[in-house]
Amino acid sequence: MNKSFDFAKAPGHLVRRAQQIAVALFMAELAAEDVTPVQFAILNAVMDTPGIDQITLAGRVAFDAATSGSVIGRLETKGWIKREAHQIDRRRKLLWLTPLGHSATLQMKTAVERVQENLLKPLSHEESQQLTTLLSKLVAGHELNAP
Amino acid sequence: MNKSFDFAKAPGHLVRRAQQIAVALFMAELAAEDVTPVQFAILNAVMDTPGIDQITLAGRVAFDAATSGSVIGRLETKGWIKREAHQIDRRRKLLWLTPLGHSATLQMKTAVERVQENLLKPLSHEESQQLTTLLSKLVAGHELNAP
DNA sequence: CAATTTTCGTAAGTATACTTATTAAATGAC
DNA sequence: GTCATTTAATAAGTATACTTACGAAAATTG
Repeated sequence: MNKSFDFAKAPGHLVRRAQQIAVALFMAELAAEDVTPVQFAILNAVMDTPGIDQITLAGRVAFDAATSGSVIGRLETKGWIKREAHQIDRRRKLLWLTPLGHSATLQMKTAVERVQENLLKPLSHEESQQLTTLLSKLVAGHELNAP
Repeated sequence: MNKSFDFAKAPGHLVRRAQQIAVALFMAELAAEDVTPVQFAILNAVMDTPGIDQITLAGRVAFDAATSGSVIGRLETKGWIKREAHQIDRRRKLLWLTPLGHSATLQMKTAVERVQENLLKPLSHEESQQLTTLLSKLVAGHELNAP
């Protein structure tokens, strides 16, 4: 036997499944808000750093400029985010939450924390901390090699 | 402080980053083969179970029928997979590797194993096993609730 | 066995996520 | 100070990944 690669036990597959589950939990918990995990990540980052530019933000939430640009476009359409050109460097677009976006993001926060808890529900408290530590170490290790 | 949700430490974010890294490593390692992680998962499953139908396969690699259908379509275009209607149940399409697909998949296997090793490289052997165990438990725990 | 329901696959639409190319604007070299 | 390079953002193209809707075929039920 063992003719084929045992995908079910491969870390790559497990990570994909875990991500899939995390997104599903998120969408279920925040169905009322009509927001995606990535959109929330951006809203959260802009709330944390008002006036952040798109490139810095893309690095913060870890995806490429093209993707973040289109996501931000959708958030702008929803009226949650405002884009303004930087006064001096006119290439840059700076981002702010609108009042609507601000209150919407605040509402989401509690639900997102609930999602994180639900995701880890199959694990004990100790196991949850272990997993978080191991994932952090894994991600950090790769970020050094390819920043 | 703590005005915004600490996304960097949230398991949901870590899982997304880990998946992102896994895909990037895969694409780099298998650039020559022109194949994606999901495409390999399907090729692997079909090699494991020749004549599998699309729905069963979708469950095996864990994504919905619509996605698997389009991925299989691309694999068919590449000449790696053959689709044939089931003799009795004509709704079903059964899948086989072509000779070309078979040899291509065999070639990929070694590279994919290398990807799994690279992904875990920031962790010790013991930590790697811990992570795999924890992810398996997490995924299995959620699969029970939503099969 | 006819009518309803279920199941398999596809199609259409939205949202990531990446690559490469392009435009516009700033920076550096000289 | 002009030219080349770099950088910010967008555009275009490919590939997941999901939802809902639909057609065709099977299974169930009365």
